Parts: sequence; structure tokens; C-alpha cells
Amino acid sequence: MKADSPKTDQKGRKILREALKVFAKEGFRNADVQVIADLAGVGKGTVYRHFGNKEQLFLATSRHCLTEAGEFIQREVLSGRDPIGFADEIGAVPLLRRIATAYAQHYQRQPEAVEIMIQERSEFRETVFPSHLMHRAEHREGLDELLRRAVERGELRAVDVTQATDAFADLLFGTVVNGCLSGGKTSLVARVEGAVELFLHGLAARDE
Amino acid sequence: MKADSPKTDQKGRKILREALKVFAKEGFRNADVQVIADLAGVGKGTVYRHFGNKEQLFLATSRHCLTEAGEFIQREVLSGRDPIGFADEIGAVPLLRRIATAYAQHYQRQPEAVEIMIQERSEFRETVFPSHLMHRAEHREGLDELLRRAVERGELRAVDVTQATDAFADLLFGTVVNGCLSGGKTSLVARVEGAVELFLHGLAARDE
Amino acid sequence: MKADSPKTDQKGRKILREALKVFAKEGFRNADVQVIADLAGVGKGTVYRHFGNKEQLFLATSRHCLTEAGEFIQREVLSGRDPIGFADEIGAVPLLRRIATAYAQHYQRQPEAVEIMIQERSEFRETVFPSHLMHRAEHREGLDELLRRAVERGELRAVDVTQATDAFADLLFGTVVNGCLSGGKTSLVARVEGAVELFLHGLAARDE
Amino acid sequence: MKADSPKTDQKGRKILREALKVFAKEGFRNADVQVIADLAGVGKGTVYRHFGNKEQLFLATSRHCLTEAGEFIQREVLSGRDPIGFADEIGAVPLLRRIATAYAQHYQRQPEAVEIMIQERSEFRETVFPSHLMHRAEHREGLDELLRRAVERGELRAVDVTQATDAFADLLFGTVVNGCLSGGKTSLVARVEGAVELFLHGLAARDE
DNA sequence: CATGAATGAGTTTTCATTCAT
DNA sequence: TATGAATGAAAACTCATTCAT
Repeated sequence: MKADSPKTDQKGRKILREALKVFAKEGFRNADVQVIADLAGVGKGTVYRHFGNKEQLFLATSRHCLTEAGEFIQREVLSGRDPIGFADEIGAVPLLRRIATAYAQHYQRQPEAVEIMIQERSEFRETVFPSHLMHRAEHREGLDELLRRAVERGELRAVDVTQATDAFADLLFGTVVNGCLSGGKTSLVARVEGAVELFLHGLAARDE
Repeated sequence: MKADSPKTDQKGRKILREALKVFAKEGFRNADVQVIADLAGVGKGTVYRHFGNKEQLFLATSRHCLTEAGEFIQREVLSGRDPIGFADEIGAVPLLRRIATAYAQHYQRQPEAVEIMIQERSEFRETVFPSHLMHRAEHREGLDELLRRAVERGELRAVDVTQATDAFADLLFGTVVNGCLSGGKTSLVARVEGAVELFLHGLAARDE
Repeated sequence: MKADSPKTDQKGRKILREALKVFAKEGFRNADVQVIADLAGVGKGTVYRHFGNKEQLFLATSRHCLTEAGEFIQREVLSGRDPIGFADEIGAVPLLRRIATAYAQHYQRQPEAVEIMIQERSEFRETVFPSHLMHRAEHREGLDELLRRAVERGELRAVDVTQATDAFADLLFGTVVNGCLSGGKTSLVARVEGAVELFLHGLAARDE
Repeated sequence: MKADSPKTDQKGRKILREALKVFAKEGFRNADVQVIADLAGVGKGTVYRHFGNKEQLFLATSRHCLTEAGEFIQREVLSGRDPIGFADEIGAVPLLRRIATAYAQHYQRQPEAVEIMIQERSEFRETVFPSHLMHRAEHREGLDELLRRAVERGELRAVDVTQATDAFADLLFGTVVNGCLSGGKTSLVARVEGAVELFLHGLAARDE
């Protein structure tokens, strides 16, 4: 629970940074712990001392990515304000847009994190809920609550908020996973923003 | 001397069937070809004789999944009719709904195929475009065209059809990948249908 | 003992011809019987029907090479005459020269046979006595006898003929094995002839 | 941290020693690295850690044999003296005799090394020049120079020294390769010495 | 604590040989 | 008699993990 000593932690950070690169490039199974150790400039034993085994190293890497993503999004979207209050202030729709944009920006800047996300799903069958969507909302309740209030307020249609949260997360996930492969055609940000706009306003004509 | 497809192919089919199970359960790297051979009731050499190596075996498995999915969806959605003409007849929105439902039904029935899809993305960096969404639309042009006509007809909002196609595919992909893990809570079909409904009509209230 | 049917033997010949190429190029262990069968245009089973197993196929190839070499040398050197009588007629020294030259010519024309010879020594520990040095002298007695008479006649120094035969054979063997690798610098024939000349007349000055 | 040569190398030495036995007995292709590891009392991984792969292990073995042979011959023949100077002193003919004898002694004592030599030729097509014939003469120039001076001095006949060097080496090689198989009949040393004597003084009678 | 040499279980792949057709 | 699909024993090589220094 407690942070490592300020000095040693440096080493852990370095290992994690290199592990990210290697896992992203090679995949979990194919990655060689020796390579990670070498890149981090430490002995293999040190890696094992810090993280126990390869699996835990991967999981730590994944957690680290999530934390970083969460922090980035929180910073970009909220700038320290309370999400629920902020939503009430600027509206849920603009907030969801900001979330999506920040989300895309982050993964555009760090495509390796997408690979980690996918690896975790594929190797460990972990649900890929972009839990870092909201500040500290490791358990999605934040998003649910936000939507609920917006529905009550009439800003959003009267939908099942659980379903809506799932759909929003699934859309972001799917877009980022496929979008980060599509070379340089469109930026990931543009793709995500386009998709979210459709999601917000619907594909069907409204007069129907 | 004898043709390979009708009867003899039986053995290849069997191998593919078991490979699907094993790859889905263990993941590509972790899967042991020996296990596949044993389950298929053939020698390991036979597997290699048929598929060359592990990678090609996996790719063949993946292709097989895609083909089956495509055939199922085609059957369910179109029943032999021409997709474009059919869309003109019943409307693009109902057609997209049918596609999504069939898509979900298929993967609900065969969750292993989802794992294969994810493995392929994770191991081989293959874009996961649900190319089998439409009959013979191995190149998504079908869906694009369908949407284009619906936009002209005024059935859909005047959106960028390329973006819309991407978003629709990404949404299906994301929902299926995450949905098939969520135990039995909600059926995958319900989740997908809910998500698509949102996508079609929008999350935001219309008066905005 | 009896030759195969005049028709089927054709097939055996073809197999042997291709086996020679493959064994020479790949080495005994590394050679793939399937490749030989393919090149010979027959099924793998046919190869086994004709030669029993890989080892016997190799040995048959080797024997075939030896036979061909023997026949060539016999033709070149003796033109049908009796070796002993012929030596009495033209002298042992000229005869040994002719043998060496023919020997070198043969292996220069068919370097694969050198590889086979080496493989046999290396894989099966067979003494590599160029038994084909003389017509029908599969058992070197021919050469011994020839030298013995030349010694008696005073043509050759009073040496141990057994030793001399061995040395002559060893020299030819060593020269051919190393000479066929030395690219195109000197022809194998020149190298062998040079070596034999030294062997005949000695390296040391005669006044000693 | 610690040097690799003096003490730790012990393990590498042991592996090499056992590899020599196994390669000699089984041949390169037929040899099983596991067996070598077992005999050396180390894990298979250790063998691979030290030598990279089977081929490099073999090549290291071969190099080791050559080094040992070279050192032995140098010691026996020269006892630390300069080869050229020594030849001037005792004469080239006695020196060549000493070389041949030492050469034969070495391989008589270590017949495995002959097998390695043959394997290398057969598997890797390496020219088998007994480069270790002379002290530090990894490039035969030593022998060439030695003969040149002896020719000038009138000790040897006016022959092409390059040809003579080749012939001498080929003769030694051929004799050793065939001689070490001939059971215990004659010692390898006797066979080589006999062959070299013939080579030095010629087979033909001198009056011719 | 850090290190990296040592280990050996685990996997892929090859190919000689067989045998049903 | 000819074939080539099927087989599985065999072997090279890798790499997570341990532990003596």
C-alpha cells in the first residue's frame, strides 16, 4: 500500500516504462523478461524482486497505464473540479465529448497502452472497461450517476443509464482499438470524436 | 486423386473445430498444437501437414470463424435477398438492427469466435473490422453504399458515411468483446441491441 | 544380383541420380527422402520399395558412384586391356599417372561423388579406399600386384608395396577431397597430377 | 565481474570435452545436445548459453581440436624454436618428418579429432588444411616459406612449393583419415611415416 | 539488495517409415 | 505395384524462475 522508498521506486518506474514498450511490441507471451531487464538497465533478478513474476509485472504495467490514462483524462476534463458538479454546470453532453476527446488524445499519444489493454483482455480475460473514464471512478458508478442526473434534467433522452454507460464505454474501446491501427489516415481523435457525435445525436433522421 | 473438399476435408474440419476451442481457451501463444491434435484424434504431423505451422493454423481458424459468421449473418439478415435492394425496401435502420442482432446472436452462440477475434488483433495486429457484417462485403463498401443511399433518401441524417460505418463497426466490436465476458447478467443480444438503439437515435435529447 | 527388369530399372536409375544430387548437397542426415522422390518424379513409397530405407538408398548411391568411377577409370586407363599386362608393357609409373589423371578427371566432372565419398566416411566410418582405382580390383590386390612386379622389374624402388598402395590411395583421396573445394584456382586434375609427380619422384633432392 | 578464462571456463572446457566425444561418435547431425549436456553434468540451457547453438558448439569443438593439435605439434617439433631457423639448422626433410610424426602421434592419441575434422569437411564444406602443421602458421605461408628456402638451398628438388605444400598436407590428411580406421593393424604413426618417406624420396627408381 | 549464471520443463517442427487404397 | 496421407519419435531451442555470490 505504502509507496516504495523514493529512491528505489525510480528503478521500479524504469522497469515499468520498458515493460510497457516490450509487452506492447511483443505481446505478453512473446515478451522476454530478460529484454525488459536489459532495457531498464537492471538485472533480471531485480525485476523479479520488484514484481514477483512475469504475470504480475504485466498486470502492474497495465495498472500503471490505467492510472496514467485516468490522471490525464481527469486533468484534461475536470481540471480539478468535481465531475458531477461540473456536469451539472456545463452539461453532460459537453462533458462526454471532453471525456472522449481526452481519451482519444491519451491513446493517440501512447498507442502502446492500447496494446496493453488488448493484451490484458486477450490473455487474462479482463473486462476492458475504460474505468479510468472518470476521476477515481474505478467502478463506473461515477458515469452512471452523471448520466442519471442528466436524464432527470432532460438533457439526455430517457434511456437506461447502465446500458448507456456500457455502450459509451464499448464505443470508445472499439474505436480506439481499431482506430490506432488505421495508420495515419485519420487521427484517432477525429475518429473518436466522429463516433461520439453520432452516438450523441443518433444516426437516424429525427423526424421519424 | 480425390477431391479435398467434400469428404476428406472432414479431417481438416475436425482439426479446425478443435483448434477453435483450444485457441479460444488458451490463447494463441499458450495453445499447444499437441493438444489440438489429440482432441482432433489425429497425429501432430497431420496438423502440420494440413496447415503448415501454428500461425497458419490459427489464421485458418480465424478465417473459418469469419466465414461462418458471415454466412450466418447473411442468412439471418437477408435470406438471400440483395442487401442494397433489401435496405431500400425495409429501410436502413431496420436493416442495421437486423445486422446487429444477427451479429450478436452469432457470437452469443459461439463465444469462442470472439476470443479468436481478439487474439488475432492482439497477436497479429489485424484490424478487426467485422467485415462479415454484410453479404460478400469483405471490403465494407457494401455498408458504405447502403448508408449513402439511406442518407440520400433522408432516412439517415446527413453524416459522413465512412465515419458512420466505422463507428457502427467499432460499436459492435467493442460491445461484443466486452459483452461476452459479462457472465450471464444480460444477454449479449440485449446489450448489442441496446447499444445500437442508442447509436441510431442518439443519447442526447432531441430538442437541443 | 540379377539386374532389375529393363523397364523398372529405369526408375531406380532416376532415383539414384536424384539421390546423388540431394545427398551431395544436403548431406546424408539433412537430406529429405521426399525431396528425392519429388525430383525423381515418383512417390515416396516407391523409393522405399526400391531401396528399403534411407541408409540403403545412400549406400546404393555410393556404390553407384563407385561403379561409375571404376568404369570411367577402367575405360580411360586400360581401354579393355589387362592391367597387369598393360603395366608390364608401358611401365607402372605411366600407368599410375594415367590412373591418377583419370581419377581426377572423373571427380572433377562429378564433384557430387566426392561429397558422397566424404559423407560415407563421416557417417558410416567406411574406409575410403578408392577401390575403383583399378579394373575390377574391388579389393586393391590388383594395385599391390602391379607394384610388386614393377619393383621386381626395378622400375620402382624397393618399397613395401602395401605401404605404397596405401600411400598412393591416401594421396589421391586427400587431394581430391581438398582439391574439389578450392574453387576454380587450379583444376583438380592439375592438382592431382602435381601431387602424384611429387609422389613418384620425391620431394627431396636425389644426391642425398 | 570475474574473468572468464581461468577458473569459470572450467565449465566451458568440460562441455567442449564431452562435445568432442559425442560429435566424434555420432556425427554432427546425429549428436544430441542433451546427451552432451548430461555428460558434462550441466543443464541443456547452459550449453546453449555458452555456445549459442549446436552449430557453434560444433565449430568451437573443432577450433579447440585444431588449437590443441597445433600446440602439440609445435611443442613436439620445435620445442620453442623458430620454424624457419630450425629448418635451416636441421634441414627441411628432417623437419617435415618430425611434423608428420607429431601429426600422426597427435591424431593417434586423439582419434576423435579426426572425426571432427571429417565432420567439418562433410557438413560445412570447410577446406581441411592442416593449418596447425606449423607454429602459428594458421595460413600455411610458414610451410611455403620453409620449402622455398630448402629448394634454394638445394635440399629439395626444384618444385613448385605451393604444389608441394598442398600435396604434403593432402597426403597427411588422407593418410590420417584412412589410417585411423584401419584398426590396430599398423599404427597410424607408422603409416604416416611410411607415406611421408615415399613422398620425400619418390616411388620411382632414380636411375630412370 | 542486486545480480546474472544455471536450469529444465515445455513447445514447435521435422521427417523416416508405414500402410490403406 | 505405386502412391502419398498419416504418424509420432526425436531434437533444437527458449525463457521463466531460482539462488549462490
